[in-house]
Amino acid sequence: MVAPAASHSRPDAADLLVWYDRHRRALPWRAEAGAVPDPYRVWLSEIMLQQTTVAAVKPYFARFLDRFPTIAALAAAPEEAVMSAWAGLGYYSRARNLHACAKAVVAAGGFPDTVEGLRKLPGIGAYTAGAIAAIAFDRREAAVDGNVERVISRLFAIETPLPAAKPEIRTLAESLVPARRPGDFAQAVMDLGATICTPKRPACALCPWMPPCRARAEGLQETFPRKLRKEPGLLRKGAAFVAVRAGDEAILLRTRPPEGLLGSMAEPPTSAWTPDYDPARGLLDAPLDARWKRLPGVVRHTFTHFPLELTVFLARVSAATVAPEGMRFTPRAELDGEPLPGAMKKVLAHALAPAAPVAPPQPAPPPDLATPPEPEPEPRRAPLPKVLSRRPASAAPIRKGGPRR
DNA sequence: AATCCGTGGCA
DNA sequence: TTGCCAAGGAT
Repeated sequence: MVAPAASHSRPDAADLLVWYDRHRRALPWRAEAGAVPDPYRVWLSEIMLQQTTVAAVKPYFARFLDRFPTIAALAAAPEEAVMSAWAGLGYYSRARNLHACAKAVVAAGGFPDTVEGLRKLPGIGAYTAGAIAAIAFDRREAAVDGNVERVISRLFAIETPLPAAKPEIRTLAESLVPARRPGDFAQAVMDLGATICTPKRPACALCPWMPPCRARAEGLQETFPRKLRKEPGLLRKGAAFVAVRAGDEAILLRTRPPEGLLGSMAEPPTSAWTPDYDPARGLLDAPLDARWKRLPGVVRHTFTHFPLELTVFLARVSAATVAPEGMRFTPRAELDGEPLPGAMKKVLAHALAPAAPVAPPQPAPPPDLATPPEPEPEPRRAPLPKVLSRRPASAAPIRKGGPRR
């Protein structure tokens, strides 16, 4: 239900655009005020920004434009080059879809300029189609992302928790899009959500939409949007095998299947990852016969839906060793060219670290293969019960689903 | 409809 | 340390 607030005027797009003209962020993919946007840049940035922060995207965006100056260049590039350029950004299906999309757009002679056309392209869903249509082609379309959901849910004090509230939010969002400057409006709502209407401690005093905001009127702005928290996954365990070849110091790697977790990304061979994996059986899963040494400690990594612990085994093999079927030896100097996800960089850093220093602990740098972090021992903790997040203290808890198997 | 997909930053 | 979150999409 909606708060029976006093006389709230309807949010006016014009008020937001006035604010935007004064406070818009300068971003590498954003055209100058009044300039014609480049669909390639708009599209590339929108894909990268899916579930990813602006700060994380900036260096990748610059690198992509450098390596793939045009969509034609991107379409013509080998998939491996695209995956490598994407390595570290996460959600790797985005990179595969990006490449496929580039080929489709080039084959078609350019981007479609409608939501319906854009929506058919790989990697482009409802949000991205709306964003590109509005920003690049000035169509009167709404781009409903997490920012917009937060802004709208506060403006109208929507009590329905996400994701159930999505249709309601979209309808309201669409009703606010102005006939003129829909692209600026889409970016304005995102800027508002990113700088003013933030998840925590929103700066309501600076908000152009404070007067019509129902949540603010009740002082409950921080409690919206209502949301169900996802249950964390079970801890999975496994073993990773780092084979170093004498002579060129090459590392044994393989490429994961194109679908699923870390699809098309590179990794040292690993066992299956299961909750009951016993590292003591490690050698049974080794990719080749060698004098494997189990390294102390484990490598921990938390994916979106489960935490992972990998026990690392290391072996030096002779210069004559041939890579097993489906695998390859990559020289250490060429590791940067491999599409290694963060978890696997941690494994290599763990394996290639110099022997632990006798006395002083050293600071933990990011997983940089040149200056690898210390191994950390200790087992891991188990998941917690599901709960509703960000409810007002007075509200009754909401449960979702049943007990875990 | 609910799950599955990464990663880094930040209280 | 832990949980939360950031311009979602595909199945």
